[in-house]
Amino acid sequence: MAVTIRDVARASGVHISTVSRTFSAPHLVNPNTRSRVLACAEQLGYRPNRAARALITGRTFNIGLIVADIANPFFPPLIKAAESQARKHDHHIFVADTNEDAAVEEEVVRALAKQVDGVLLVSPRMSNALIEQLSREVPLVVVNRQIAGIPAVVMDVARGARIAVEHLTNLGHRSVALLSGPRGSWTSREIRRSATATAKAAGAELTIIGPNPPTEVGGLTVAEEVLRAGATAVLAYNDLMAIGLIEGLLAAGARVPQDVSVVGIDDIMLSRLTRPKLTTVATPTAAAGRAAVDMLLAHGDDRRTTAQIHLQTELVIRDSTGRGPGPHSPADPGDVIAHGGVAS
Amino acid sequence: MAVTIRDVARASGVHISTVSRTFSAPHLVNPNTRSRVLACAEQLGYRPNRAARALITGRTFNIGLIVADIANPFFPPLIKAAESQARKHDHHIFVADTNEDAAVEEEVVRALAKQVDGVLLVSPRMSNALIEQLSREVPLVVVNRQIAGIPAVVMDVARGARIAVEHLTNLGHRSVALLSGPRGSWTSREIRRSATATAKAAGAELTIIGPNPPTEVGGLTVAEEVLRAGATAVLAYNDLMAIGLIEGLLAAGARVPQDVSVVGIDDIMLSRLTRPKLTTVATPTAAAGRAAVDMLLAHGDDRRTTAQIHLQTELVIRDSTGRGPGPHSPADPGDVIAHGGVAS
DNA sequence: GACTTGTGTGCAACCGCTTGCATTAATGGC
DNA sequence: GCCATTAATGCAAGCGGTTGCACACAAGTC
Repeated sequence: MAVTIRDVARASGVHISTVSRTFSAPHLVNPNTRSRVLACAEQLGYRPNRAARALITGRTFNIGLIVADIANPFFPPLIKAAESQARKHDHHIFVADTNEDAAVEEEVVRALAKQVDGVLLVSPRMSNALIEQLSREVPLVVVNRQIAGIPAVVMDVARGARIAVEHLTNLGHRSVALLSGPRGSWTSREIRRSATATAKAAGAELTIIGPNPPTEVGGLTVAEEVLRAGATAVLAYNDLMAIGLIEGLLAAGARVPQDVSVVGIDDIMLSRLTRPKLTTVATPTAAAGRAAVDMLLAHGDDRRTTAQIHLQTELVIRDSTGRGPGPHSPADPGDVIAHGGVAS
Repeated sequence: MAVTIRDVARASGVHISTVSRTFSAPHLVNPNTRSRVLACAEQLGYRPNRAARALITGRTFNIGLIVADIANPFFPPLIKAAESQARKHDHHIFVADTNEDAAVEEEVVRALAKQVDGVLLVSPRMSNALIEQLSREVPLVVVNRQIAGIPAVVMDVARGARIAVEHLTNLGHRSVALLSGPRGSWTSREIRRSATATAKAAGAELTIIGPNPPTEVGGLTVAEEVLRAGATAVLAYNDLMAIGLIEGLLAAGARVPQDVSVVGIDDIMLSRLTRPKLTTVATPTAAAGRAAVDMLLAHGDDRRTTAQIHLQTELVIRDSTGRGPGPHSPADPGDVIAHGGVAS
């Protein structure tokens, strides 16, 4: 029923190998023949079957993209950028959602391995060891995780967390809470490490609350705990939690930012639209998606790059942070960039 | 390098056809042989190559999912549900983003056709004729579009628009604006048709503004026009536009809902979190994703269903709608369901 | 004991395509 | 005009599986 290379060969009076070459090695076929074949192919609506081709060449022109939660607003811009970049290179992309489950991650990578040229693992929850092993079975690029020898795209959240905490301590906050993210998250560990060091350097107290699910509910449910801890400022693992936390704080009668300042991480679209608008550490999600795809595809040529790309983060100051009880440092850190309104 | 059926055959001392049957027709092979083969397969880490299998069986165990814009918050819950449902049936899913471009839709369907068992076309912008034609080339299920003979999952936005407009006229609004959606959107036409009829029946004036891009900016940029038209209430094609519109109205000095009431459609996650919280018509996005996948897979058995599933919508009244200048109808329509706070 | 009836396995063709090699025709060098 | 190149095409094997058919063997049936 579907039109195959044989139909085209018959129609144009050449051998199937000539048709094949017309598409995959056009310079090997006589221009006249080529145009005749192309005309027939066009007329019959022939399209090479990629799966069949892949069987021989080993190149599928597919990419796997594995994320923890498609519905988490952090991921869609990354997925969109990756898909767009992949299609620019004539690749299609499988998307899988693991529901934050490391076991599902492993299963999906293995299930996809044969039908893709490589897999993008975004914010994986697996162990490093397992990632290393999988990376031997299929080309892998990891986003938001740093493992020696594994190609990666990482956003500099350590710096982001540092600047965020400095912003808070400069505002006079002496007791800061950190809402950590899900267990297994490298990003969460980085944030924690950096925030701890920064708070210590500034002589502020840091209370760590978590791990928490990286969702609105995850933030909402710890509002009481934040208040109980006496924190006047909070850095959340991501914007969704920050927004949930703010909801919880408001519900509990606390004002934001007058009583408690809140900083998120990611700068998802939502964060511009809540009230108060969220101060947050912007991560270059779309750029990460593009870069990861590019690495994966470059990969193919000179097998096994081990390069790691670092992307910068920046603090976006909006309305959810304000003065704390302590002395206020006159100058905010220099790397702060403020902007508001609708994204350009 | 990768382990094939031949490796397993060699290791377990049987012919490859026996290994094949062990996986695809286990009842045909002797239990002893079977367990021996399975043991070898397990030990070697063998996984059948789906692409190779598909070459013969014609079943790929893949599904294509084509959406207009992954970053539009309307789609992620649908994608997530579809992916989850697909994986439940051991299928993987290709996701493609068309950027609202009908030409890209066509191209992607064709490109994907050979590597999938079917395609889910969500909110397509193509012409009916083209969809019908594509549907002859690959099993298709359409979401948010009604075409005779094409299996579909549609949300009852006509009813949603009716109830929304009734809600507004009951509140005393006599001049309502409708922000229509992108050209080519069936949903937008349905909303328009229904809103027009409902406004007419209620003796209210309906000004149609658009078509507009279905984004925040799309709503933001027409705020002036809405005010100029003298409308005291607005129904927007989707929540994103409604939210953008509210931003624009506030920026222009109008109060929401005191001066202008705004209703959205979709009930995306965002809509609970903006200020004012958005009154909107909730569409069952996740259910649509699941249903569409189920239809597509059922499809495979008895070729070519032409069933169409209708999903109900409901009005969620929040804070963006209020009294208009006209007489206020005491009772709100009965099918109104109000809820707020965090989704359960 | 010859005859049917299953059961379990092997054989080989084939799915749609690529590719190394052989073949043929055209080209150029001298 | 002959030989060495080069260009264009055909041939056939094979990618990793599936599947109709043939075959061998064991277990009834009478």
